[in-house]
Amino acid sequence: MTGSAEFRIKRPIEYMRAKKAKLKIQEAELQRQTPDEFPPIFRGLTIHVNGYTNPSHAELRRLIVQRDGDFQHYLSKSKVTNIVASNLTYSKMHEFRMYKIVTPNWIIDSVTAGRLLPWRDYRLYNPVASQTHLNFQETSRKSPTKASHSPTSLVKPLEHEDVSEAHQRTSQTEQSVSSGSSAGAYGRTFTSREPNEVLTSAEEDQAMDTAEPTSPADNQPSIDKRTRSPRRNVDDISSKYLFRVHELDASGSPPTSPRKRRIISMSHEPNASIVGAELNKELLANEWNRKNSSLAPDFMEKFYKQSRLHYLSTWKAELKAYTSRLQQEQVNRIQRRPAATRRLIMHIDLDCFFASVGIRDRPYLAEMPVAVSHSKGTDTENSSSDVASSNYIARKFGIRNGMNIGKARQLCPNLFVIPYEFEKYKKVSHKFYSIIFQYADKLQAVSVDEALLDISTQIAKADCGEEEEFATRIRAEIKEITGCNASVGIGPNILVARIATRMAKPNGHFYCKPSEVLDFMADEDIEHLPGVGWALAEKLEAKGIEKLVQLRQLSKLSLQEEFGAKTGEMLYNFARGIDNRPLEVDKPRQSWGVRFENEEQVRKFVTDLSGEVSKRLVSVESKARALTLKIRKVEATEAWKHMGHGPCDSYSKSVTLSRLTNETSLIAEHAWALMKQFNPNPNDIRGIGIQMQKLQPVKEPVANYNARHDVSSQRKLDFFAKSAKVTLEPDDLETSVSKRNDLQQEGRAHGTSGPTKASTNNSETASSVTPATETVASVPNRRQSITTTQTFSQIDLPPWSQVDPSVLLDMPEKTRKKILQAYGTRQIGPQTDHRDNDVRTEAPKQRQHPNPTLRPSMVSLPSASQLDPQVLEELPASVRQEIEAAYTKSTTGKLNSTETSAARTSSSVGARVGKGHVTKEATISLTQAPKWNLIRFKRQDDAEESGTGTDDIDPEVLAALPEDVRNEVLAEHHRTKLAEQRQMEHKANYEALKRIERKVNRSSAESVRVSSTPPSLMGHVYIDDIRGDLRSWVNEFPEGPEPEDVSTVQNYLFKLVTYKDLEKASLILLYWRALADKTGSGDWIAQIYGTGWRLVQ
DNA sequence: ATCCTCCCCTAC
DNA sequence: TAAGGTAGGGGAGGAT
Ligand SMILES: Nc1ccn([C@H]2C[C@H](O)[C@@H](COP(=O)(O)OP(=O)(O)OP(=O)(O)O)O2)c(=O)n1
Ligand SMILES: [Mg+2]
Repeated sequence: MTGSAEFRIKRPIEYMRAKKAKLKIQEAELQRQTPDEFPPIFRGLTIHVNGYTNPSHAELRRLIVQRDGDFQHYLSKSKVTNIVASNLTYSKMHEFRMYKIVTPNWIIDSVTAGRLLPWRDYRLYNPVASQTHLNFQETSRKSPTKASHSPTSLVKPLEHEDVSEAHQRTSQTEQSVSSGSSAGAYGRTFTSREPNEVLTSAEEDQAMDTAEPTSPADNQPSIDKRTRSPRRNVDDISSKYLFRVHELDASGSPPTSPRKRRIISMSHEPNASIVGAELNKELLANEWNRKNSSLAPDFMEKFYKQSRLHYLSTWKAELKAYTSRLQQEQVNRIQRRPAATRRLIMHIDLDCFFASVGIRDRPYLAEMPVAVSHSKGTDTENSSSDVASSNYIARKFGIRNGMNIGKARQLCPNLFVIPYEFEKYKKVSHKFYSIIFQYADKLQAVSVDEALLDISTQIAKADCGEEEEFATRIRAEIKEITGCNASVGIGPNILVARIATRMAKPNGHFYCKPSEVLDFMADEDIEHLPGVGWALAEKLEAKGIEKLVQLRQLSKLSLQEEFGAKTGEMLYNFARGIDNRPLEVDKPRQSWGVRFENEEQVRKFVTDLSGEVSKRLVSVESKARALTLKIRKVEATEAWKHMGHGPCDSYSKSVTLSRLTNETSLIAEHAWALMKQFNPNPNDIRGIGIQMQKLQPVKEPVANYNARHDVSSQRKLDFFAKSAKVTLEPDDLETSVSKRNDLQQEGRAHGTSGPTKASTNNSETASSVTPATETVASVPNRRQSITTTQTFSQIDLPPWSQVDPSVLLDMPEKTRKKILQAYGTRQIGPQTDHRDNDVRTEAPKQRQHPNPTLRPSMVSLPSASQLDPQVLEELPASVRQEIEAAYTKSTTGKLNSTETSAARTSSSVGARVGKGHVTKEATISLTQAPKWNLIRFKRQDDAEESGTGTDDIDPEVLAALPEDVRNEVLAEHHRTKLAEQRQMEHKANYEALKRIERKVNRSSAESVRVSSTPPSLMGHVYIDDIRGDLRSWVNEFPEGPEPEDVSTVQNYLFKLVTYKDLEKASLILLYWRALADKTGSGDWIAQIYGTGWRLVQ
């Protein structure tokens, strides 16, 4: 479960070796008092360190620089002679293939030896094909230090693997490494007392006695640094997971490394693979069995239930939704406030939140060093559990949030560890928010215990002490209500406010006047700047910059050159206390993802995962249009032979879905398709992750809290309002149409138009643009839409694409016409123009023509799920209605009210309001699909299970329903429960948009390919794409297909069968049958069906 | 010129 | 025991 999106694999680590090496170096250095005395062994070399390394990145840099080596943070632009890495991803491996890649041991051993050792002896990856052996040899050759680890070596011969130990944080490593002499590396000795036990209510009393801070912070400095450094990088994590697993598998033998196993993944160890593929496989197999059989499902659930980070993330999302909603409701109130004469931002953060809540209910711990963690940390050596939060007393010992509990215990043997109490945190948080809400003009939820408030109008007289009073009042109230201390920072912008809070803690407040900003920030460490983490700080430090004052010396240009345009400017401005970022009050979520492990029945796993993903999407009330599958697997033998690559790597593939979805089946289908593209040997799979992107809220996210939604009426109002104004994206329609006709190339052309527009948007602007009041609820959505629109120069509302067709249907003809006209008037994108006009006017009516295929007759057929929304969209209203009506009947039964639709409704299309990404989103939105999609997809699902069945929901019926109801129905249909009503409005808009958009997309992409090529079928792996292809095919050749095409399709089916993807084959057949039934086009379709059926059989 | 994809980084 | 999740900003470099 790496936090990051990566799946790199790590290798086992050899603690001892690393530790010894480090100690040895330190020793050597001690002897040379002066830097000058370091032998210039690296002179003339330009070295770049990549990724996690055992001696830390910083440490290596020091060693290199001290010995006259040139240390380069960047590979490009410099004449790097050597790259030091413990592990490299496949892509990096490839990228670095022309360099001399060595392990950190090269540096260490050279330093230890006092001379430059031959780099070839320290290659990270052996270029030779038969690596296994070579590696072994290499290992043996390695420095004495290594030899010491012998036991491990058998399994993990590669030196670099050892190094991988580095994956752990340095700090952790140390602990775990030295059982007896902990922290020896730093020269500290820890008294080993009996660690305090975890305090549970029962034990608490006793614990008290023990509690006395031990050695305070002498060592903090060094430790501190290390602790911070961290970045649990991908490597780190993966190594843990992967390895652990491995060890477990090896069962009989004790784990080589002390680490614990966080095994989430099913990975195997890379080393094992190195040693012998067979051994590796065996291990893997065991692993699989264990995991597959039962663990997976349960495991994940439990895992999440105890994952603090998962909670934090979840809560944050909820709070965002919650605060967004509340603020929308308060728009009026805010507007009434006096005009602000200056911008005043307040940052408020509860002190040591988790610890605070725990201590609140355990008063006797008030004066003790306390930490919140799953583990007591008794086993200092092995416990890798994290300290989520520690109180300020504990911090005096050098303990920090996120620190390994084992290390924390070393720092403070008498540390009191209390368990997590997630429910309490949530309650406190809610209280906290309800309080601060009252003092804010605007509020941005930052975290469960942290928020940014715009208090510009809350203080009448500036700089007269009112700011402090204000802070005091709020803090007192929070203390009273929640029992927790809060610290407050106030300043002219977010940056200053945050830093002020830093200074204010614990339990204090600080107001920084605008005039004092420069001085106030001058001495701040660069790493305290929000956005500056380990990596940036390292680079800056390498340039000799540690304080903001120093940062101010650099020109904006040079900063941008080195760190990129945005980052460079950010650094430049932040160094000066300048921060123009607006509070993000209602930014809708843009993506959503889940991560997990899986296995041999990769398929099943993928399916399960898809279900989970789907669930989450639903819960977020969003749908996604893009899917990324990441897998971690053992590198193919061949691959590494050629590449000299390591044993394993991570890969990812993404797909842009033809429409938005949150359906399990669809997700699974795509994920599986991607998986097949990788065609991994099940045994090689170490992990699988599925991430959905390009989300579009179906509607608005609902907060768990007490969210109440508005009235349905609103939506309607909104809708209308929008429609009236709308800009629309007739383009889409047209585009799609055109594409269809073309059928030839397209790929994703329309996306383009969309994006461009989007890029322009600004959330703020958008919001401001939003016209009326009624809209309030929908604000977010509007924004997005607006944004999009703006770009185009349009207006407020929903882009045409957002218009819900069903809504249109609902309206009286007159109204509908009006709206359509409105749309028609505006034009937008280049492509669109003409069409727009057409569309509006005729949109409904003439569309169909372009594509003969599209004709109603044709369309009508297949199950609703099969209907292509795009097609429908393009049809004239009358036709569409007919079609829909036809479906209605069948579907109706299924429709229930509720779930799905709501979700979809959501919102705003793309979401990111302020960024460059917006563009994408916009694009995305264009692409997406609406209810129809859902239905359709759903259908697919259904189809899978029951067959063609299909029509759960009749579009027509839906159309006839009031928006709310309709939405609800859809929602329910889907299963998830999402939504709330107010979103309906949004939903309606969005859905409409999506439908249209997606249609457009689809048509272009799918249709085109159908006829195009044999491989085309193959080119399309996803069931929906294939269906689209088939549909198009049928439509295009009512009289009969080209023999060539027929064979192509058969071929495809055959391959599916061969591939054992009977499921898909069946689905395709079912779809085909449906096409045949409804189309009535000719026998040929039926014939093919028969052939295919036999084949599959 | 922009895109988009694949990362990397940061934050809690 | 232990649960190293997850959203979003951003950059590099290839595709268009
Ligand atoms: N690495 C981390 C950082 C934070 N948290 C959790 C526990 C914290 O209590 C909560 C809030 O994070 P803060 O950064 O605000 O830290 P604290 O509130 O604990 O301390 P303070 O704000 O006083 O610095 O998030 C966590 O689990 N792991
Ligand atoms: Mg806090």
